Amino acid sequence: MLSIGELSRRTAVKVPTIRYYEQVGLMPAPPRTEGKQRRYGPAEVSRLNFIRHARELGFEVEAIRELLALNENPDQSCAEADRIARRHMIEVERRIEQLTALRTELQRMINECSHGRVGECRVIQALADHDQCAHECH
Amino acid sequence: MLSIGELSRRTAVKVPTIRYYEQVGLMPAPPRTEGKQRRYGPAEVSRLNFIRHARELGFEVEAIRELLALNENPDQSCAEADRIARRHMIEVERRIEQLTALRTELQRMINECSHGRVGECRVIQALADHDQCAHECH
DNA sequence: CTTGAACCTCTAGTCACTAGAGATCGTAGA
DNA sequence: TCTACGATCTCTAGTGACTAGAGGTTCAAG
Repeated sequence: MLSIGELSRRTAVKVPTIRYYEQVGLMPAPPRTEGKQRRYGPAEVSRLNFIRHARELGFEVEAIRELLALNENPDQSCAEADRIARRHMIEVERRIEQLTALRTELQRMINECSHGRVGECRVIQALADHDQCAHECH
Repeated sequence: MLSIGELSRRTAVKVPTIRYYEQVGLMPAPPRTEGKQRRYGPAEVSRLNFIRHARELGFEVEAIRELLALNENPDQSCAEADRIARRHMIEVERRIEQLTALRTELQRMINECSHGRVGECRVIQALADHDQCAHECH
């Protein structure tokens, strides 16, 4: 059984954040020792790792709640699982598209940077001039 | 001279957000009319567009402050602007990779669903087990 | 000169944490 | 077994980047 500190080390999620996740229902209330300290098993490590990654990917807590629910009863209702999975799939694809466009633009900015003075810096110009291109770009 | 509402329309930045930017020092305090209403010139339109675009690209306010400062003394080297952009791009690429993995997993779930049997749900594993790689990868 | 949309300031709320205070617990070493 | 001290506990408050609302004032069209 892991203390909250060990769980934190294994998942790279800070201790107060773990308690916060418990408070908002993303993590289950774990069993406690005599002295009220939390003790976790290996399932919680996976669950918390999942939450961390999902957060890094920009999913809201509410969306993560759904994904977790999906994971918990996979053969409960296929139709429901399918619906949630599809909805998130669309969201994920939308996000990949946006990020890919963003990467292209950042790449272009960096490539065109002449490594000279700020006066000619494409990174800054690209940001300032963007509304000219905005209509064609997006 | 533009009112705050007109500035808002021209930059697609909401009025309270413009006031917020003034409060945190991203936008300068503009001159006022007799009756204390803000009036802006064309320079503010550019500046605000710059801010908006940078925010859309995911730069933090602090990073934008740096970029604006760089822009203000254009004789300086643009290495710093380049560094900020590069740092940001690495993060964007990391996100794309993770989202792609998640998409694959969601796709697999949807496929299994459509064949009438919900297999084991591996949504959590798709993201949770990535930390094995995390140490070597990053 | 009136009227009503737009403006003003100020406070408080949102989300997802993060930090700190002050008290208690658990375990390694004497 | 006792003690020291790092880890844990709860609770409140602060953060960033806005967003919403109350209640009052200003500007400009009719």
